Order: sequence, then structure tokens, then C-alpha cells
Amino acid sequence: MKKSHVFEWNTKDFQKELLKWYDKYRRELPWRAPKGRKAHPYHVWLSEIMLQQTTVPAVKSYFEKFTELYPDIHHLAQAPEEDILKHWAGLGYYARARNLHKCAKIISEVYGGNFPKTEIDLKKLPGIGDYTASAIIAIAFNKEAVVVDGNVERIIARLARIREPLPKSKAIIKTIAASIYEDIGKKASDLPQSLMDLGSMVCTPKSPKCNICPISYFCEAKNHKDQEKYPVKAIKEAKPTRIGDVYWIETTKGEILIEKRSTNRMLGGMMALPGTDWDKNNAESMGSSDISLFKPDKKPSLIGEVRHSFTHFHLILNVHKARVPIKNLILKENQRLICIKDIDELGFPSLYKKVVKLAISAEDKDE
DNA sequence: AAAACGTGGCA
DNA sequence: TTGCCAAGTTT
Repeated sequence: MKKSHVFEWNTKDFQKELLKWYDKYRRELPWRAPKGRKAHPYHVWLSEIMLQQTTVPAVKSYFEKFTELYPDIHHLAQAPEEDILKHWAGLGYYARARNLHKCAKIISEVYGGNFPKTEIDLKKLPGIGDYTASAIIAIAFNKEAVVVDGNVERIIARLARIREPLPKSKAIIKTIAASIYEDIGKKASDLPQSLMDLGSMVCTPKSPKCNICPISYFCEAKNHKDQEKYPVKAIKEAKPTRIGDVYWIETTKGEILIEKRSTNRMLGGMMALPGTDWDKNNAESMGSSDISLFKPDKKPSLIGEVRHSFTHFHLILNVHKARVPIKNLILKENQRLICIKDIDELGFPSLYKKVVKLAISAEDKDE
């Protein structure tokens, strides 16, 4: 393998600077063991799953809620999936929560509650990929692993001034990462965490604070004063906008029609309000509720729209309200009625929380 | 291998 | 307001 220019400096010096900085400035995080203490594998795993593609502030309250509700992997394994999804609501990427539960069951029932101690075996578990497997090995077991997350990619892209855009540059970045992690030994747990803290506090995506960076000496981008240019990323497609309908169907007894989404759809397994299939490309298809089937006592009224952005499209949902005599309702298997007062405890994903908010404010207005 | 998969914060 | 971004995995 051809050596990159970043190999030319001494890896030991680089690691030493990073670890010295970490010793002084490391963050206290709910899932992180205090200095000198061992991390709890369950906490490491849970936090790593939660942190995928999101931020520390977004995760904190969820982590605390989960560790309180489910103090160990067996509690989590035994909980109904429905409860786990309810408590995950709002964190997004809901397949993560379903995989979290599947994984907990395997660890609890097959491994007797102990996480496997190799990357190979960890990667076989649902929801654990390259990054998470290496993070658990390093952080929970203090064993050597090349841990590469978005922070490490950004830091290396700047250190080595990688011109190749992500994600194509992942392979070369991984190679450089391997040299950074080389022979880390007893500090196997600290090094990846130092890089993540550095990425969070110093080598930030925007306006990196190179003046206080412990490894700026090694950084090519800093030396060229073009650190803001890295990491170079592939140009993204513009997001299309989809339009759909959602229904706030109230019975004459003041209950609301809700449903559970099937797991092969967006927001899979989550509670929802009935509507058209906005998550399908084909916007023509009628979804869970053809409103006319319910014979509302008067024409449904359009009360407004809700806008929401997903990773690959924008959504505008027209929100309709209808009052339906209870005898006209034929509930599907995944549907039920719920009192308005209980609707906040349901665990709607954010999209439907917005719809509920709009519907309730319209409620207050006209009735 | 490229696309799918959520959300909230910030410039 | 719009677009970008954050501790990736799965298919």
C-alpha cells in the first residue's frame, strides 16, 4: 500500500497530542464513563445506535429515558416493541429502534446478556455496521479498532487535504485512519473518543477553530488555509416535493381515528393519522382511508397544511377534518380510536405531531 | 452500489 | 425560507 504524506510524521506524537488534549477537554456525556472508569457495554451500544446520523443534544434525553425505563439489555429485550417505538418517537430513523429491539433480544437470549467481543460477531447483529462494531470494541472493551465516523472522516479529510469527494474517498480515509490508530494499545478507548470530541468542539464542520487545535501542526489544510473546503462532498440532487392528504377524523363521541403504520413503509411501525400514501412515489394511490367510506356527517373541511422535510423529499400534507358518526366507522385491523386527551402520549413521529397541533388549534377556533 | 431512511438546529 | 448538517445501516 502506498503511503500517504500524512504517514510521514510520527504517529506516536500525533496520538500523544490528541490524548493530552482529550485528558483536559473531554466532554462529560451521560453514556460516557468518567475518567479512568470502564464504560458499560450496554450504554455504549445504546448511545451509539441513538447517535447515528444525529447530534448529542438530540440524543441526551432519549438516552436518559431509555436507561431509566430499561436499565439493562434484558429489560430492553423483554419490552414490547410498541413501547420502544413510542419512546423512540421523535428521534427518527425508526428502523433503528426496531433493530435495537431485535439486537437486544439476541444479546439477551442467545448471548446471555453479554455483547460479543469481536467486530465480526458484532456486525452480525441488527443495526450494528462497520462503525458501531468498531466503536463498541474500542470504547466498551478498550480493544484496538479503527473507528471511523463522520468526525473522523472530516478530520482526516482536512489533515490530508483529500480532494476526492465523499463518499468515494471513504476507502482512502479508512487507510489513513488505520495509520492514526496504529498501536494505540491501552488508549484504544480514548483515541476515537478524542477524535469525536475534537470534531464536535474544534474541528467543526463550519468555522473550525484551528487556533486551538492540538493537532493543527499536522494539518495540511490548516497550512494551506483552506480547511473550510474540506471534506469535499458529492453534489446532492435537489429534493422533490410530494403532496398528500391526512385526515383528522373525529367521532361524535370526541374520539380520533389513529392507525399503526406497517413496517415496510416510511415511519414504519409508528402510530399515525390516516391519509393518502404520501410515502409512495405514485401519489395517485389512495391510502389507508378513503374518507368517503366513512360517510362523514358533513363535507370534510380543509383546515390547513403541514410541511415536513425528509431526507430525500419535502412533504406538504393537506390536513382535513371530518366528523363521523361512530356507527359509520369500520376500523381496519391497524386502526383504533383514541380520546383526544390521550393523544400526546401516543408517541407520534414528528410529522404527525405537527398535524395534531394544527388540528387541535383548529378545534379550539371553530367549536 | 446507490438509494432509502427522520429530525431539529443553524446560517 | 431553504439548504445543509449530525457518532450510519440496510437493501
